[in-house]
Amino acid sequence: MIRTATNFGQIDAPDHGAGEQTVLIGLSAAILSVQEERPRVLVVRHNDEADALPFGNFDPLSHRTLESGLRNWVQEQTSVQLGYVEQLYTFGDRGRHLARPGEGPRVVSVGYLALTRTPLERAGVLWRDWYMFFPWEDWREGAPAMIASQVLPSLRHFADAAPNPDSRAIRNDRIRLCFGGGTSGWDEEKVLERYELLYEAGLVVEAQRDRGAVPPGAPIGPLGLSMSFDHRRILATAMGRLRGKIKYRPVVFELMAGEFTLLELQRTVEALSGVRLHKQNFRRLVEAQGLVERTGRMSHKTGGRPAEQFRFRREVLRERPAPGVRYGFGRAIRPQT
Amino acid sequence: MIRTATNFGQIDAPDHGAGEQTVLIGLSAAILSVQEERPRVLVVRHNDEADALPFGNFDPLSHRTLESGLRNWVQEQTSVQLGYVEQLYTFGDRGRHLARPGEGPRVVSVGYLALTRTPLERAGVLWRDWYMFFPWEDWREGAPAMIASQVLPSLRHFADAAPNPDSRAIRNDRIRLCFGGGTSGWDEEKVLERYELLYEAGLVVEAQRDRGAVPPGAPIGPLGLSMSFDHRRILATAMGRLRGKIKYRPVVFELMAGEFTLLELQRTVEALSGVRLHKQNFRRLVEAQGLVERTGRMSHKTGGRPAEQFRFRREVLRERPAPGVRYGFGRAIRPQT
DNA sequence: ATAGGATATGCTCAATCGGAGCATAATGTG
DNA sequence: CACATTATGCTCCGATTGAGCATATCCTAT
Repeated sequence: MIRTATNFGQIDAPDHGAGEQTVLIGLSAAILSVQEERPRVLVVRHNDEADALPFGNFDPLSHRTLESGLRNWVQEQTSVQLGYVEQLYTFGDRGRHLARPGEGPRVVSVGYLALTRTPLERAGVLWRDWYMFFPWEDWREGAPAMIASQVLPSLRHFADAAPNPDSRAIRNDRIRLCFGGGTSGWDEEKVLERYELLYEAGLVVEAQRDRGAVPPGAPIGPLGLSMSFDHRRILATAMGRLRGKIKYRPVVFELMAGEFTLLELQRTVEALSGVRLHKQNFRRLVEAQGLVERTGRMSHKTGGRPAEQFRFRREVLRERPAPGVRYGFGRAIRPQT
Repeated sequence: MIRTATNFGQIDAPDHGAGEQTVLIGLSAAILSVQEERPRVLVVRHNDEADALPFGNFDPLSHRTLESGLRNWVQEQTSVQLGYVEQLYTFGDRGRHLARPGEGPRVVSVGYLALTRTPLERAGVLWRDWYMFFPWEDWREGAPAMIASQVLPSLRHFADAAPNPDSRAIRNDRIRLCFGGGTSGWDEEKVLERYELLYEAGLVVEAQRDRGAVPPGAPIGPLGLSMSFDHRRILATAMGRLRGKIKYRPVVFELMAGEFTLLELQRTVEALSGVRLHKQNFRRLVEAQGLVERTGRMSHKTGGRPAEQFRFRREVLRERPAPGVRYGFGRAIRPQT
């Protein structure tokens, strides 16, 4: 007997392998960029529909790898040539990949993060400030007021509505862990956890859409702009991953021009992480790590003393195992000096 | 016109969405455990075939999420109830999910990491020391001799065979980054990078199998025991992820009994990470972080002075944002005192 | 019972790192 | 030419980390 890949491994299991119903593999990319201290995500617009990330289905005939399939789709839809690309997560939950309630086949959705400097504009394609989708994630000017005024009250209501005291305690713990308060501060990397909490609490438009409670075409909830399918979830994953990765891989430089001042670099990191950093320490850290080198040229666009321009030192990749902009170590946030 | 999930998002792209050829979604789990200072992985055995991870195909009809599908399969094949489960990565490369050369349909493979303490044994199922598959990853007794005697010579040969000087320099950089030497030391988290390098260099049996160069049933290469499909790659991903995660999430405790001595905990971390740690500092770190609490009971199995037994402090999950066994910070390895 | 072996556990010391802020330098502007 | 503004250098301190010494408490052999 020749076993095929389909049944090998099924030792004494009943045969319900697959194939009874087609599964589509959706590829979506959160393509990120930073312009003028604002982090942007590339979305495709479609009439009155909510924004969506560029996406398409994986085609086993023409795509050699998932990533090459993704690159094809993005290229076709947006004309963007992707540089840095990283796989994020594969979502397969029933009923969370819907454009509108109860519609469409089962889709397993593979999310990607991509970084680019190209600020291209093209019909049907748009760069959006990602904090439009996640207004509670931007702490650069201090804690967003809407957290205290909207998010927390709604979440407390959600906790109070728990079926029993145990579940209620768990919900309260999650709320505290996600949004801080008490001993724990703000962890800027927990973007996905926060979004999922809001989804489960039903505070986000997609949650109602997936339950069939809301007609399509009403993408603007009180808690930020929503997206089609599970795309806001993918974007949340991308943001969290990027915020983490910055610290131990030199990925920020994928978003910078060839030359930049240290303050420009800092502003970019701040835009991504959503927190303010201490200028002198940032500079000390970045220089000490050998991440950059001086070009000798000066920038006079500063308004004060001209700033020296730097470029990324590619050699660090070969020198140190985990080079990244370690902007302090995940403690509380501090105001800028 | 009602757009479906299949064509929405295809703005002006030719219609090659999907469905022309079936894609199977394979779910595989690297189920890890530690017994007697040895890290183990659960494999399913099948006659003369190479070892495989427990796996099965995702069934969109009966599985609500990918993870629930995985749990079903594992339950059926191994009777293990999984505790901690984490998705690793989704692989879709053409030709890397083969049991033997050139066989079977296209499979997109979703790999999972799972942790368990249950040391179950059952027919057709076996716990293996994971260093059998990755002999170069165990640095607890110092650098494995086979790196200098086998791995590096073969890799240098691979670098020398590069088509041009540029490619050769890149290969040499990769070798140095993966296996250390020069300024860079050993980074225990780069398990996947090392495996992929060996795969690309053709030094690992799977590489030859995927090229159709080797008949099935020859799973033992000079560089460790091989596995079916892309399962060794998934295991590599699991090891690397776990080695990283230990440091900022209290996942080790998923592998410990309810009570343990600090040395037992240390030995477990060492088994997973493959490096030796400084005993007094390990103790200081773990206690200072509030990860454990004393039970008051003593263990007399030590051979010397009895050791106090500890248990995991669950409250730490609610207190600190990223609790983990931060066993020093990814610098060089140090011998034990 | 006692010495010696073995492990547990407490503590010190120096080096480094990270957070905060003072001080000075070099521009443009009214 | 004073001043606003940004850049950049440097200090100081407390916390963390790496390394190892010292002591405590058990078991075993004699």
